[in-house]
Amino acid sequence: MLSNKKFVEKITDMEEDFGQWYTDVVKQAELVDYGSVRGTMIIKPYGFALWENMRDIIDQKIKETGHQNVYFPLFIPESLLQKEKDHVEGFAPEVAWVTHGGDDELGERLSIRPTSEVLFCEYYANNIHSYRDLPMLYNQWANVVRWEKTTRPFLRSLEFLWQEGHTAHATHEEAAEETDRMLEVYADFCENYLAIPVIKGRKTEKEKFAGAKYTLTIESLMHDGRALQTATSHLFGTGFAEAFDITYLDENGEQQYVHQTSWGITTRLIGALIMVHGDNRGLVIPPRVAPTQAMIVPIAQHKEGVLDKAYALRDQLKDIVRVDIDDSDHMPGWKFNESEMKGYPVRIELGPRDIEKEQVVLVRRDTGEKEFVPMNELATRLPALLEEIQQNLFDQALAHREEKTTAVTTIDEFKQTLEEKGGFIQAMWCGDTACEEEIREVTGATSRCIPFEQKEIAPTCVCCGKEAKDMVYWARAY
RNA sequence: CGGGAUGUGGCUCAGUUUGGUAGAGCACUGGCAUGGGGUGCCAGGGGUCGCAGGUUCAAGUCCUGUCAUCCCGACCA
Repeated sequence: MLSNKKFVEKITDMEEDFGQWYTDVVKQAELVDYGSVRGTMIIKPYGFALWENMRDIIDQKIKETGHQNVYFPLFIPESLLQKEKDHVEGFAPEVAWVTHGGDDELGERLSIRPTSEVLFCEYYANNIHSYRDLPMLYNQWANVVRWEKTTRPFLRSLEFLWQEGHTAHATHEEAAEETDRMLEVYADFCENYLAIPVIKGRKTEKEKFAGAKYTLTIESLMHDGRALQTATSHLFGTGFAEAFDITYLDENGEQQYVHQTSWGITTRLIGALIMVHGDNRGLVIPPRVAPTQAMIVPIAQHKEGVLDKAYALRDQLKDIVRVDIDDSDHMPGWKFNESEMKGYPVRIELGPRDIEKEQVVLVRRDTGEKEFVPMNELATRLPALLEEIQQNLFDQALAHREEKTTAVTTIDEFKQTLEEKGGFIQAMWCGDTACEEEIREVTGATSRCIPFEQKEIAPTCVCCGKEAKDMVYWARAY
């Protein structure tokens, strides 16, 4: 870990006030500005570049798994939104409505999509006729609006960007496979690109998506010991198909309902990345998604030849790593701090002394370690270093999660652990929603998921003492 | 939606108690020096005090109303 010595006071220590730390980092790293409407955000160039990198990787994986991108409208007529009962009930409290076109009141209110299930359903109903049309594997990148009461950049904003996959299949088995497949895509992305270890599992009935048969999820642990749902993949079964009359003729000429899924990840992942890897000096971005992987900082750049050499170095490296140069008029110390706040994985220092010795100084963001590297070895050393950083970030996050995961057998132990240590609680559960609600009331924790990887901690439910069905991960969550 | 607070240059805030015509730090512009962990000095530009009304010779300051935002609790990717 990086020493806790601070050079700049612009970022509140995370131990002191984690919420304020988060806000400071988001602002100082220039990821976002606040929009003029409460709860909205302007994603600035650096923040958007990060999102674009994440998006491009996921987009490629979505296409590799056979999906096609589409774009559906922003508006959903009220009558359409209301076709599936559970779905409306789930979203109604946070829907934004358009009531006027110019000065004229609309005959029917239009909701601004909080999610697009019903639009896809309407389309599927009109376009699926035969088993030959299936599966239909669509994805869209879009913005959605949910009128949240309390908001926070990336974690919960009125408007956010996401990707939503919507698929229709002939059979339950195919749809279930799809749901599993996409959860795997997300888990792979989180672990191998964002360096965020995840727990894969299923949501309880209480926590599942409104209208779904079941919801698969990946959950991860933030630095303050609170959990964050990083992605979800839902199996709808035929619920929506029945509500929207989405049917096809099978090989035997019989009318069948389609089996549907949906799955998504959002700009919230940026919040996860910040809260998993960041430290008291600011952001730490994993190399594989970092817009700038290495920032060159010229020292005494006014001196003859220094800047020329720095530009030459950039040109030499630009096909190997994503490299940039800070040739601003600031002092070197200022640039060091700036590069740490921005979370560039590696800083390359280059001054008169280095030029004389034909070397550069590499400083890694995660540990603060410095190394002197001969100019002619840089092309091999730098990519290797980036990989080391990527791996180290994952290892650190995993170690942190393991340290903060506790198995408990009694509700008192549950409560005490959560208060003193936070993190994930593993506890047995009978499967009854009443117990889930009581646990929340008593401890403040919600069920995060029923993990695929089960272990029996005790034979009985931590809450009611009846026979336990599953081991469940619990936590206070964002 | 309940409780608390705040609106003054781009940002953080002082000034309001006791009305007299707006100030600091940061940021910004120009200059000189400096340059291996937020550099120093000099010179500049920029606000009518959330909005609307009222009291007064005079309102950032007092009164009424209104809007917005932030923090704490219940709901959510």
